[in-house]
Amino acid sequence: MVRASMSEDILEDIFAKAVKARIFKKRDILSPDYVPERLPHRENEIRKVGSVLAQALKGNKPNNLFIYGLTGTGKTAVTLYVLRRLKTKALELGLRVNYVYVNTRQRDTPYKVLSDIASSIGLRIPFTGLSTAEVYVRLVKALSRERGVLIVVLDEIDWLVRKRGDDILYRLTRIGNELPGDSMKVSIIGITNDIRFVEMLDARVRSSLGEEEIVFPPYNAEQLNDILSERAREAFYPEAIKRGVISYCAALAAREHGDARRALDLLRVAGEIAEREGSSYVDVEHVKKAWIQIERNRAKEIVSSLPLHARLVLKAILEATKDKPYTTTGELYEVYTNLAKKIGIEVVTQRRISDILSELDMLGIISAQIISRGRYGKTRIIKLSVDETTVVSALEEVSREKQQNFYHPNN
DNA sequence: CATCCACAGGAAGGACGGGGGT
DNA sequence: ACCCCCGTCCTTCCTGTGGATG
Repeated sequence: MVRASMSEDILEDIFAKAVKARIFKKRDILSPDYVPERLPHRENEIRKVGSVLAQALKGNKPNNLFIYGLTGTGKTAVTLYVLRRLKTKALELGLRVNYVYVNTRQRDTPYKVLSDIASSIGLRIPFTGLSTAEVYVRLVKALSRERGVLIVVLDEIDWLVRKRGDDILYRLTRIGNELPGDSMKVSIIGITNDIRFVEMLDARVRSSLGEEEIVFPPYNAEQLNDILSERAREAFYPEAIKRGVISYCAALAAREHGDARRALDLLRVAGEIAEREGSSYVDVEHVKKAWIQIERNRAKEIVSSLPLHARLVLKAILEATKDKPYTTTGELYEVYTNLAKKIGIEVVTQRRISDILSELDMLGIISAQIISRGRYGKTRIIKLSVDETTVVSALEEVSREKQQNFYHPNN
């Protein structure tokens, strides 16, 4: 009896809050993959991308295009926006212009990239089992049967190259040479936020991919403000946003090198938190909570994707930096070894730890800067780049889920 | 100014699990 | 049923290197 009425009360409460909450008018507007109708402060970039791709409307192969810019500077949004418009226009003119978007951070092997391209022209590739060469052959065959223009967007292309080299880029940029003249033409758009990325490329790939180059500058706080205001107007009810919330989000994101994606996430999550709390508006406190929650989620996601020893290394870093600002590779390896021994896990080699450290660095959860201490050798300066408690709770949570309870070996 | 430390990171390969084509 | 391929995690062996120190 008592229990039943309690749970009714709990639900009653949740329902009441949900009904009362009048925060989001259209939450999707703030979702990370939403491409808005207008992209403030990116007019120049739209113009540039547009003028490169417009060639497709004459049935020509547009030049390959290379886009640089830090995260959240609108590279992906602008590219997709232009491509969408281009496709519509082509349709009006009765031309075949298609595009594929591949995020090579998620689709991080040549095989997956090729299979994504293939599926965009209706060629199904099994998700494993074939050799990459075989997939390539099938793709070429399929392309030679098609007409028109295909634009391949490779987002975060630096990840692919770092992990797998530039071989498929070489192949993709030359794919036209293997096709008969009247078949589908393939253009590549490479997007990266790593300026040094070009150095990793073979000279031939570099010149071919960089036929056109566009650099996206970061947004400043004022521009972020405009972007957020515009989206907020569509996403929220008019009274739902307290004064100062938008500019606070903009300021936080501007501090993180003008990352508009971060700013939009912040606003969306703040709204969600406010809604959950049954508040009828979003205020700065919600934004602060949102910031913490986003950090937590990000850390949790990263940590749970990590192999066992990488998590151990993270734990070891936590331990090794307890009483000092940073640790070094050799020192860390010792801490790690002790930790592993205590739990009864075989250690991996220092070579492997070296790779794990690079991975953790790339994921942004630690910073591992290589320095030389002269006579005392070269090493990495290793420190956490996320809040310590965030990492601790992520590790605890994940080790509970995976039932590998190395975090508290004593219980 | 050469030396030499303490590593970085490339190359090749292997074990293993998940999946092909024929 | 057979043999093949791929990605992941790891090993072994190796060459390369920035700069304080002798």
